[in-house]
Amino acid sequence: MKRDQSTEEKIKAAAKKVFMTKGFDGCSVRDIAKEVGSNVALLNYYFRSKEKLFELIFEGAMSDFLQSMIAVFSSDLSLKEKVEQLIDKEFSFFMEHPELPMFILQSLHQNKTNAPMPSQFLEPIANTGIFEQFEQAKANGEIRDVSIRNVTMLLMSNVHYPFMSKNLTKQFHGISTDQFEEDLKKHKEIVKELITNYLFISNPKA
Amino acid sequence: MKRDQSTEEKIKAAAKKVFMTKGFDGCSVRDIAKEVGSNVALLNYYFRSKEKLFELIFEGAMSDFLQSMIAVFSSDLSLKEKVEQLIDKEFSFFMEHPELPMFILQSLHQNKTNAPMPSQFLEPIANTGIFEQFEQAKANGEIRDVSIRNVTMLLMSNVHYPFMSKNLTKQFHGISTDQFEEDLKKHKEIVKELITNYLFISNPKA
DNA sequence: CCAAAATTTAAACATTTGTTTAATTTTTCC
DNA sequence: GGAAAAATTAAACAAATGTTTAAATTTTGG
Repeated sequence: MKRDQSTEEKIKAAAKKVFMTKGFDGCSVRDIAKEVGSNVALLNYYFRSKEKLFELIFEGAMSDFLQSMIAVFSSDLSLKEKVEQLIDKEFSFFMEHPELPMFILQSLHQNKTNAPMPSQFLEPIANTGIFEQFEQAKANGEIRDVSIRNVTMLLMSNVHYPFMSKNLTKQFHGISTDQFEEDLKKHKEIVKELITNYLFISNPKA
Repeated sequence: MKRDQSTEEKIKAAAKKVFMTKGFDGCSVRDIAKEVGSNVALLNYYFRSKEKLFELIFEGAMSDFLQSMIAVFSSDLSLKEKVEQLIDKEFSFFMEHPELPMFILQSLHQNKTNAPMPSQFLEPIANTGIFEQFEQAKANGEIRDVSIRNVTMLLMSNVHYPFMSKNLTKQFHGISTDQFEEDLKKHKEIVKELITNYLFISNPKA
């Protein structure tokens, strides 16, 4: 019957680490087995195949990826506060999971995941009521007449890209990791100011 | 002696196409040979190895990647005009080479290129005098007191990311390719306004 | 036209790949 | 304690990988 639960978890953790850094095509199941300190048969014993294991890791990553958004959207803050909090939270989240944006985008780019993104991921976001809050603010004249898709693109661009471009940016400017992280902090503040200034109409007296 | 020059070029073109879409690890040399309509021995006859061929393609891509910047920076426009032109030119460039940002960042992310980015790439940019023009504008009080690294991060984020996130974005919003490209156009205009508004100090009468 | 050089091909190579088999060890539960 | 179940291992499998060899074809230049 049941034995040591942690073996399955150890494999998942190792697979996550290896897939995240090297990508699906960039690693072998033996790489993962070595990371576990075991052999390849055990991986397939628990997860049937490399592909199945990858899908599991990918879905977990996608879930993490969206979770920090949902947490912010679910609060009862004003739209402006939500935007500011989102940027803050996403930055500190990706500071701890810097590989995540590249992993997600790369996997989707090469269609490593057959399933179209399950509504399981999107629905929770819709359920926060953020879309309605956004349209309401637009109707109230609090924010610009811009589509939520464009706001999303702005936010994602400025929050995800810096973590994906670490190597390019460091080489481009010839800077250290420390300097890069300093720049990252500054970037966050700029983006916050930039986006709120753009989106929210200055109301000298609403 | 010399024969049909176009064979070597055909291989490079095929390799570029395959590497760009599937990545170094995601394809085999036989994939490339099939794209050429030939066999694997010919690839190594011309390029010695898969790695050597990849490095060649990568360097060409990096060169393309930076070329459109250099063209804009070399002109004798004002800084504001350069920023606006840069955004326009980069967008139309990536519209025709949408795989490029992902290819470059992915390759650098997984260190598929051993060489630290050769100064051959960066020097031409420095030689345009754009850095001096930027510092001059800052000294003149025309623009904010912000590092050029942060401006670069802003520009790159907003120009590169949308092309990298096509699949994520389409799935996220459940939109068609046509709608996505519409959003892209709008994004470009937003980014132009956003960045120039942020960077350039409004001078009612300079 | 013809020998030498360059190009192209098919086949073989040694490894590595993902997966499976079968045997062994460990755990479970009466 | 011991049989059944679960977990783990080593070994083998066929297929795919990057590269090389050697032979065949085509081009070159006198």
